Amino acid sequence: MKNIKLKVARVEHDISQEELAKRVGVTRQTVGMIEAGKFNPSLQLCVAICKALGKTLNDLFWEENDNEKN
Amino acid sequence: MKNIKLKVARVEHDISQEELAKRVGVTRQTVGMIEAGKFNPSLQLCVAICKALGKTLNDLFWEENDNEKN
DNA sequence: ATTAAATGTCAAGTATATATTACATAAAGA
DNA sequence: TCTTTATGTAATATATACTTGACATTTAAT
Repeated sequence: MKNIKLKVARVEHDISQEELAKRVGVTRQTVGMIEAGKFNPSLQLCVAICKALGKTLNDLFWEENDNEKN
Repeated sequence: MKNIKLKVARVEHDISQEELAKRVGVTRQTVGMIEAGKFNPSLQLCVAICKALGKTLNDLFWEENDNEKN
């Protein structure tokens, strides 16, 4: 499932996937895949992304309604 | 870094590491290592643990670690 | 004192997150 | 047009999360 909240937070900061990737120490492909919902990042990476974007885990990675299927 | 909040939440539910592990679909070793802070779980596993314990990601896995003065 | 449940840990294996490299497309600007 | 920037995707490689199985120690109850 795509992570729209992450993409919105990144666009609010007006940075590219590549720039975010550099700031958190991964490749742009990794950031792209996370936004695309194509895999399951580690907690540390989620936390690094949150801090880079001034958000919390709940802001970007917590789904109140859990009907997750993929 | 040990995850005390996770351990406390589990103990509040009065379940063992093994029981929590069973409920979230991993082994007790994995739960033990996460509580001991010896590795970096996946987001999906963190979410599963939170739901099993009635907590959120911020409750169990977010550190408000900006050094605050008072 | 003895038993059983809970936990710590270790070695070796498997699954998968993430890297690397590369190619492709679309949008924006000059 | 031509160039640059941003993004999607794929194949292969590597690092590490997680499993399996075992053994030891602690903790709680009898």
